This record gives sequence, structure tokens and C-alpha cells, in this order.
Amino acid sequence: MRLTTKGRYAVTAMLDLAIHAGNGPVSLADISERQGISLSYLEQLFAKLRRNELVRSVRGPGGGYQLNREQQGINVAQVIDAVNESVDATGCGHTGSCQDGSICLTHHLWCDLSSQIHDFLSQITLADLMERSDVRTVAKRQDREHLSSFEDSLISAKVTA
Amino acid sequence: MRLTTKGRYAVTAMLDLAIHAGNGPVSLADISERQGISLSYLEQLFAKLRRNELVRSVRGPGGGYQLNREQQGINVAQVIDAVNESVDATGCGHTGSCQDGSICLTHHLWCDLSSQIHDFLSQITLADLMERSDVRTVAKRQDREHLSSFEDSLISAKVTA
DNA sequence: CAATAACCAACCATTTTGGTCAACTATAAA
DNA sequence: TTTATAGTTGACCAAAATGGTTGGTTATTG
Repeated sequence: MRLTTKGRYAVTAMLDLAIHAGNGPVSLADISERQGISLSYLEQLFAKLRRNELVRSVRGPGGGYQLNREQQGINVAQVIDAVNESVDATGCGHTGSCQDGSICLTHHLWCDLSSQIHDFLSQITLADLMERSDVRTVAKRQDREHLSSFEDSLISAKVTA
Repeated sequence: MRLTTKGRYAVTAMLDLAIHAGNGPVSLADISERQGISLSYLEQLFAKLRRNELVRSVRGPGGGYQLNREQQGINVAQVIDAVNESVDATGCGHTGSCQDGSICLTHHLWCDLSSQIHDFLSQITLADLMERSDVRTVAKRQDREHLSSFEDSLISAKVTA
């Protein structure tokens, strides 16, 4: 079972993407600044998210990433699976060859735990997370602290004019 | 969140200990052979289990480890906690300083997941596991394949006589 | 054409995992 | 009292995963 920063970063970034979906594509640079995740690491994660068809990309200036489905259609388990190869608590990947070809003493326990975790995470969609008051509070704070490149460009346009 | 072979090995070894509790202390050498876990790795794990007062040790010939409480009094979460420093899905150890001092966007999600997993594992005791048919089947197979040092010594005593 | 931003591949430092090895201590049996 | 057993401790190690960095290359817009 691996649930480390990789999976957490991916869910956080996807949630950031969902929250800021209003003004067209969201650049990884913006997510990087708001969420404190290195840009190049985000690139690696989004390559996998794109291969799993959870997001689509728009290249060039003003480009970025967009969700590939509605927020209700993406759940947390899918995001973690996409970057993590699966949320599996067994050591054998459910094959049952945990102890030299045979099943180990606790194999079924880890199978049960795996499905427990998967059920829990697959019932939570990005839309669910966005409605949570704690998420909204944190998102507001982050927006205050970091202007997006979109807002930045509005300001510099005003200054130039 | 870390649930790797370390936690799985610990639970497997504790279950082996519970199953073979009939003939006095169980040596790590026996557990090592039956469960296919290296002896020196088991030593490290049992040092932690002992510090957490889940097992007690008996030194010298015929010695080994014993459960420090009844099987109903030991649950899977306790065993994993003992060797793993906690089953925590947050990156900040529940402190809430996940993003430069403040809370990150998905902090509460990982808190929820952590308690979900902990609840699940803490409801399963060693006694529960011993009753499961799949566990009994695997245990019988292992006993057939590997004679314990106790039975070994009985046989060699018979041969000598 | 220049700026932007996704895409991609190679590389790297650190940490964790899953051990090994060697020495030492307590105890029970011969 | 010796000897074998078995826990205890600490140092060490190889391989893998984590969390990046560097240095590019496309594609798109203005």
C-alpha cells in the first residue's frame, strides 16, 4: 500500500484545477505557486493524469490543463490510481503469491483492507471536496496569497494602459 | 501513510505467535521458517513489539516470545502502530502544517481517511483472525511443511533413544 | 518571431525498505 | 561449569522509491 506525497500532491492539484476551472485552462505554474509543489514534479504527475484521461491539455500561451469530465465524474481513488499504480494493501498485487508461490497467512486481511480503502476514496468526488467548508477556507487563503498569472496579466495590462 | 511489508510482516508474525501459543514460548527461528521472514528482520520488529508491550520474551533454551495479553485484547491496528509509527495518511502527522506552516487543501480528507483505516483495523483482533477459515487453512499447510523446533527435538530425542 | 506553456528524457540526492553480520547477554540443561 | 540456545543490540548495506532538477523540444498565440 502506498499513499505518499505523490498521491496527495495529485489529489491536491486536481482539486486546485477544479476550483480554478472558471477562467479557462489552469497552468501548472499557477498550481505550483498556490499549492507549493515543484513545477517539474507536477509535470510528471500530469503526464500520468493525462494518460489516464482525467485531464486534457491546451498548449501555448494562455494554455494549461482542464478536467476531462465534470467534477462529479472524478473521484479521489481514480486520481491516486492514476499516479500510484493502485491503492493495494497486499504485497502480491492480489495475485496470492505472497509466500513462495502460495498465499501468506494474512493475505485475505490485506485484500479486505484494500477494498475498504478503495470504497471510501471512490465515493468522494472532486465536487464533494469543493463543497467542504474547510476546503473553501483554505482555497480563499491561497487565492489571496498568490495572484494567478491570469490576474497578474490583467494588472500589468492596466499598468501599461 | 505507510503500510508496507514491515507492518504486514508484524501482523503475520503476531498471528503465527497466537496460533502456536499452545506449547510455551515460540522462537523467532520457528516463525522465520514458517512465515518466510528473515530472522534478523523479525528481531527488529519484535524489539518494537516488546517496547509496545504487545509481547514478552523468555530468554535461553526453550525460550521465545509470548503474547502479553489475550488474543482478544490485541488488534491489528496496535501491531501496525507498534512497528510503523502510526497508520497516518496525512503528510504532516496531523499537525496541520502541511504547506509552509498552514493547512494544505486536502488536509481534512487525509485525516478522514486515516481514521477510516484505523477504525477498520482496530476492530479486528488476533482472535478474530484465528477463527477465519482461510487463516486456518494456510496455518495447517505451513505446519505440515515446517516442523517446529519443538517437534524436531522430540523426533531427534526419539532417534537418539 | 517571440513569448508561453505543455511535453519529454535524463539525471540525482535523500530516505525508506528489507535486510546482513558480528558481538554480547541471559538462561537452562547436561 | 560448560555448552547450546535464544534474545538483544548496533553497525552496516543494497536496492528501490521519492521528490525533485536540468535541459531541452514542440505547439500555439499575439
